[in-house]
Parts: sequence; C-alpha cells; structure tokens
Amino acid sequence: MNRLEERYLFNTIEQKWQRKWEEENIYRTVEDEQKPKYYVLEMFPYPSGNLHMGHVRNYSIGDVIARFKVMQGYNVIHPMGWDAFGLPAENAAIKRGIHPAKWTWDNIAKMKDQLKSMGISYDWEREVATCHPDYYKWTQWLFLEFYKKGLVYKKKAGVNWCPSCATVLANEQVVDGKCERCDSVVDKKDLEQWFFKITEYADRLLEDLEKLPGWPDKVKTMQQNWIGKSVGAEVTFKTEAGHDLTVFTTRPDTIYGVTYMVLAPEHPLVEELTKGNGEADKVKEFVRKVRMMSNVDRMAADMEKEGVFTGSYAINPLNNERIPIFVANYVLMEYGTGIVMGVPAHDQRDFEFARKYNLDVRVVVQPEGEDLDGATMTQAYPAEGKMINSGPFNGLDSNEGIEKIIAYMEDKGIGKRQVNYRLRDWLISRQRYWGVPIPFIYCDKCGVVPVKEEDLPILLPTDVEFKPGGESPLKTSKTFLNTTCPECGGPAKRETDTMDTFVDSSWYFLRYCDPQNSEAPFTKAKVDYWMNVDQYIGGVEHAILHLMYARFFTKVLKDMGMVSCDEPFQNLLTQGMVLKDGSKMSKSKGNVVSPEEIIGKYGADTARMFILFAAPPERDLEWSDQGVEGCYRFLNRVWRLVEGFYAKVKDLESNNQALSKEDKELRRIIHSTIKKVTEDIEQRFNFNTAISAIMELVNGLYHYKDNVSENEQNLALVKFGLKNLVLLLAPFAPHISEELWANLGGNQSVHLQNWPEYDPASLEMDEITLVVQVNGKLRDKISVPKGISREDLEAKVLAEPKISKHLAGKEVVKVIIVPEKLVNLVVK
RNA sequence: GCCGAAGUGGCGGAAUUGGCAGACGCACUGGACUCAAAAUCCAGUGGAGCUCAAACUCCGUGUGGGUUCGACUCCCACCUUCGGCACCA
Repeated sequence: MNRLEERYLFNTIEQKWQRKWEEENIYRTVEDEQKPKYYVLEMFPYPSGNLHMGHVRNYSIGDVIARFKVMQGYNVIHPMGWDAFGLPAENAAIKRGIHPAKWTWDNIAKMKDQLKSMGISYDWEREVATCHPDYYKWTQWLFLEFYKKGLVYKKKAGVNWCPSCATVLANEQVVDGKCERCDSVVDKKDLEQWFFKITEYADRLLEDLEKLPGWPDKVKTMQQNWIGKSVGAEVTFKTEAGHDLTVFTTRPDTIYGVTYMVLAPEHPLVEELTKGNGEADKVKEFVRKVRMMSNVDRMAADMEKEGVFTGSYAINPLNNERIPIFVANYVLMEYGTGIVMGVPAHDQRDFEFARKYNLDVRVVVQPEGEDLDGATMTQAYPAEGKMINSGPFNGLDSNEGIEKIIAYMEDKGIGKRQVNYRLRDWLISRQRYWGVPIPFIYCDKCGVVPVKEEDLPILLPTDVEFKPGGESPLKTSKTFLNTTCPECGGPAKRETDTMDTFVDSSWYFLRYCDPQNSEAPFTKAKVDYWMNVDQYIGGVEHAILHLMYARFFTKVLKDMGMVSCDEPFQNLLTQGMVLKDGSKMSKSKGNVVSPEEIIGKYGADTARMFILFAAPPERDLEWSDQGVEGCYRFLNRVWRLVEGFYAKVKDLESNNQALSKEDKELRRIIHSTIKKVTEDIEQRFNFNTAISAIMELVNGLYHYKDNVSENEQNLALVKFGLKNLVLLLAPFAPHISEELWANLGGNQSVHLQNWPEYDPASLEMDEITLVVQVNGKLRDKISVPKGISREDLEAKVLAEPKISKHLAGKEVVKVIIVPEKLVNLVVK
C-alpha cells in the first residue's frame, strides 16, 4: 500500500468502504444456533424522499448498538424498510400529477441512497416496503385471519372525519380535536366503518406492561392512561315509564347519595323521555345547541356544565327514591353507557351541576373526624370514609361498602360488577387510495363476504383519478370496483376503503425475520429464533399509537399460534428531538439542517459522532455547527495520531518488559477507556460519555508521545493503544475506523473483530490520591500507597500542615474513612 | 386541574451507590510554528476576595427549609420550562 496522502479524506474513505462492505456482504445475517441472537430495530421511516436529522439520530444510535453487539459475538439482525403507504403520496399525485406508486418508489430509491451514505450496518436483503404487493398480500391475509377470529367487524358509528384529508381517523389520531397530520378541526360523522376489536385485549395490553421493565416509565404510563381501566359496577335504574337507565359507576358505595340522573345529549332515549311532556321543546333546543358545538369547544376543560330537565323521573333501586332525569353537556355518549348517576356530595362535576340547578346534595360517605353537611359544602368529597344515610350499609367503611353493595345488587339482579375502558376499538378503514385494500366484497345476495385466500393479494388498480377533496379514488376504478361474489359467483362490488397505515407497521418487525417468504407472512421457526426485538429505538411520538397497535398484533398472533412471544419489543429507547435554536427543525421555521449537506461537508462519521456526542439519546439535542466542527477536528486528530505512527508500529509485537511510570499510566488509561466505553454503551446507552472517554484516550496518547522516546517498547505500547482506540471508535465512526484498522495491519474488517476487554489489574494504581476533608470541606489531597493501614493513614493526615492548621485548638471527635477515596475529620 | 420529566459555567453537557462539582467538547484568552494567515500543537479558563506571584479564604448545581460527618444526588414546600392526559362517571 502506498501512502501518498496524509490528510483525512473522508469522502474517499467512506465511499470506498461502503462499496467494500456491500461487495463482501458483511452485514448479512442468517439464523445461527451457535450464537446468541440480538435484534436491533429502528422504527422504519415514511419515504418522504428526504432524510432528516431525526432519522440520522435514530439510525446512528441503532448502528452503534448493532455494531457493538456484533463485536461482542452476538448474531445481530439489523434490518431496514419503508412504511410506504400514506397520504403524502396521494397529495403529490393531486398536486403534481405523479402517480403515488411512482412518487413512493422514487423516494425510496432516493432515501436508500442517503441511508447508505451514512454507513449503517443494515442487512439490505431483508428490506421490506409495505406498499409492495409481496408485503401487503400478507397484511390482507392477516386481516382475514383476524376476521376469522372475530376480531374484525363493521359498524356504523360516530367517527372522526378529517375534511382536509377526506378520510376518517382513529381516536388516537385526533389530538386536541384536530387531525394529527394536518391540524384541521375534525368533524363527527356517522359512518359504516371497519374496526379491530382491540378492546378485547385491553386488559392484557395493560397488565403486560409489567413485563416490560426495559421500557421508559413515561411510555408505560401513557399507555396505561390511554387504556384507562376503571373498575366499578353497572346499575340499572328504572324510569317511572319503565325504561331501563343503566349507568356505570366506580363508586357504588355512593348510590344512596344519588339525587338526579343525567343522559348524554346524543343518547337515543332522550327523545322517549321527553315525549309528550312540557319539556320536549326545551330539551330539543338544548341538544341541538350542544351538537352544533365543535369538538374543540366541547372538549375545553373550562366549559360550563349545562343541562336541562327532561320532565321524567327515575327510581333509585336501592332506596326507591324518585329522582329527576336531566340531559347535560358534561356526559359523554362514548364512555360507559352514556348515562351517569348524579352524586353531588362525592363527585366534583356532579357537585357543580347540582349547585347550579339547586339539586339536593346528600352526604353518604363521612370522612373521619368531620361532619359534612350537604347544604353548606363548598366542594365534593371524593375520598373514602364511613357510610351514612345508606340504609343497611350504614357504618361500613366505604371500600367495604363497594363490595357489599355490588354483592347486594347482583343478588337482586339490579346491577353487576363491571370494568370499563377508555380505550376504543381501533377504526382502521380509510377512504383513501394509497393503502392496503380491505379484502371484502359486497354481494346483494350474500352480503359482506371476505375475499378467498387464494385470490390475494387484492391489488391496487392503476386506472384511478386523483382529485382534491374527492371521495376515495378507488371508487373511480372500473376494473377494481366490479367483481364477482366469491360465494355465489354473481356480480358484486369490492370494498373501496383501504387500511390505516398503522396496520402495516404493526407486523413489519416479524416480516424482517422472513422477508422473502411467498407461502406465508413468515415462518414460526424464523420468527421464534429472532423475536423479541431486543432493542427498539424511535421517537416518543409513537408511545401510544404504533407501540400499542404492534403489541396488540403480537398478542393476537400469539393466540393464533403464529408466534411464541407475547410482547414484541423487549427494550425501548425513545430518542429526543433534534432542535435548532431551541425549537424543532421545520421548513416553516426555516431552521432545517440537511444531513446530505453535513455529510457532504464533513462526512458521515463526523455527522454520526456529533449527533451521538452532543447529548444523551433520550434528551432533546441542540444542533450546533461549531459542535460539528469540533467532532470533525477530533476525527482529524485521531487520523493524524494513527497516521504518524502506523509505519513505525505496524510490524511490532507487543512485549511485556518492565514498565515506567508513564507506561503504566498510559496502560491504565487504555484499560479504563475500554471499561468506560463498554459500560456506557452496554448499561446506559450514554454514547456522549463513551465518546468523551475515547477523546481522553486520544489526549492521553498525544501526551505520552510528547513525553517518552520512540524506543521499540514504547512504540509497542502505543500500538496497543492505537488498536484499542480504533476498536472502540468503530461502532461510532465506522469508516475512519475501518481505514485506520487496515493501515495498522488488520486484514479483516474492524467490524468483525472481538470487542476489547480490559484487564482489571492494569487499572490499579500504586499510589492513590485521597481527598481530605475537615467537617466535610475539602482541605487537601494526599497521595498514599495502596493498601495503607487505617492508623498510618490517620497519622499521615494529621501530620499534613494544610490539615493541622484547621485543627488548631480543636478536638477531632470522629474520623470517617471511605477506602481509596476520602478521609473526613470531624472536629469541634 | 391531574400525571410525568427536567432546571448545573458564556454554551452543549459530566459527576453511574450520599464522598474532589464543572469530565469531554464548543467559545474565549495567551504562547509556539508562520513573512503573515489558516490549520496544528501547548497552556489557561465558574464567581468574588487577597496577592508582584504562588498560596490561601469565601461563595456557588432553580428558590426556601430539613436529614447527614458530608447533599447536584435523599426528604418537605415552592418557582419555572417541557411533555402527556384532561368533564372517562
């Protein structure tokens, strides 16, 4: 090899090694029972056509972990693919007349190039794209399997409609009453839609969060809140006219305190209850008013509670009292039964409502040591206490009362134990083109019929029109729409709705295990070998949506016997955002830094180093052009260090002669860097401190170089230091490490080397620096031989002039010694 | 309103189990190299006081209290910022 160029030519180096890695296929993985497996996964991107810094951060983190685990001897699977269906492709079609398929595939090609320029260790043979028929065939197949299991159904429901996207949205996709994607205010519409019965798995989704100690608590709490489990009872009140009014309550112990009932304005019984009495018009007007309000206004926290009397009465099944029935804006049709029993004394909302409309406030749970009076209370008392005014249940502790009253009601057939969830079933149909067609057919004779398995995939047609704001483009395709019924063979029409793209991403991590299978979505053996994902990395914005849907899919597939794991992601790392000038990079703010530009100017290794060095992964990261320069400078510094030595050390073998003080110090730094970097990657994912340790090693090597002569023994130690430096740097800056490794004489890729191990004996120092404190204040630092006795140490400390001057005229009452760390003298 | 996270130099951040606050980097300052600059290398760099200088002393991790020989770290109260949920009966 000739060495004409001493400068760090990142561009040449990076391209050279990327080509070589690809030619030699070094990141290809196959199942291997001899090695422990490790599955590293980064959330796959939507192919927008442009890599942004968030991607760079996500994939840099994943790549460090993947490369590190490979060097540690794991059989690592590290795949990448494309979450390729979705609305932007359709919008591009409308705006620019490009077909969504072409737009998407072009973007994939572009982004794949950008990803490759980062030098990430992906096994590209496992690449999947959710918009490819080979993939969505199996999404359709799974949909039909879910249908067979009774987990898919169609119903008319009040759903969220985004007028701008011209499609329905799942509950989870509505944020503050607005469309998550485009920020338009979402309407309510009554439409026939397809649902997944995710509520059937609510309990398991909740309970199994306990099986995920490797997830951030934040994410688990968010899922917990979203599922929103409440334990209580369902109680049926009868109206005087004989209608059943069933309510859900978490506080059956307060049932003697019910002084009114409330229905949601949308409740179908409202009309019945007002029929023929004098309140009908007033109620109608009220309901109209409430329904006119936008979702956003109705969800505002400070909205005044309002209601009207229906003119009807109900009977409390426990004490047979006659109580008025209201309609009010604070009761939601979507939760529970849409009817609430009003207990003003023990529920703050009911209290506010009762005071406004002069309804009775009756205390039935008395806190200890207090004597609440319904007439004078200024707020509800929602906590526990002793039951009063509750007939046979008087005197019971309210918690006990809950159980007793439920038992009583179950006995009398007026109520039962009931669990309620905030979680709704997952609405998955979308009135859009660029998604997976829902494999169902409408036949006048046979009804709604599933497509036969052998007819999959139902391909997206190409003869469609894209018009702004129109209905589903699929309806414009003649070839698609008309078909024959799989049951009777008669003429029939296809379903034109497509699936929510979150369906696609709910199983892609399984497909990676067996990406080319044409017989099934995957084989169990392969999935069982690779799953679970050992480390999943992505943005916290997916805390609820994607992560819960993927958990749901995994559980269903387990019940179907298709996989063995019941949780897909063992460990989850939620990375922070990349900020510029304190806010998220966005086109509208004009603060976007393009990865392509940075890689072009400094190289991928520098970009990766900076993004890993600037902050620990979970935290938001402030972009700094000067910080990037610093990392570039550091890589140059490494380059010059190794280049300055490699010719001299290349053929040296390390030897073990007597070491000088400087030698021992350098050796100690080398080993402690190995220890620190290993632990920082493995235990904490604190890549920033790992990199700073590597920087210290480089500083240590420069320092050594300046202070010793270049004899063979010293050079051998330098070589040892350089080799370890390059090995430790390899997961972070893979290209420069590969080049330097080759220059140091390595004839196989640095990324296939064993991760270095440190020698604990080399970390030991003969002399230890101890901190000496007087009354907890730092007064001196002393150097003592290792293993000094307590007595000798105390004597030495007391003899130090800096110490003794603080002891003058005082008495030492206590000496605290933390071995090998500190001495603290307590004086009076 | 409820739940959660965070608050440390001029800046990004470090301090892993209650034991040297400010590692590492950026920025800045001085020096070396150079005709000069860039690059590079070396050194300094929390604040205040004192000093020719060194040494030394005091203050200092959002605020106020507490526990402890010792607190960025633990406890209590509060302030600010960010994120999630928000009539969920």
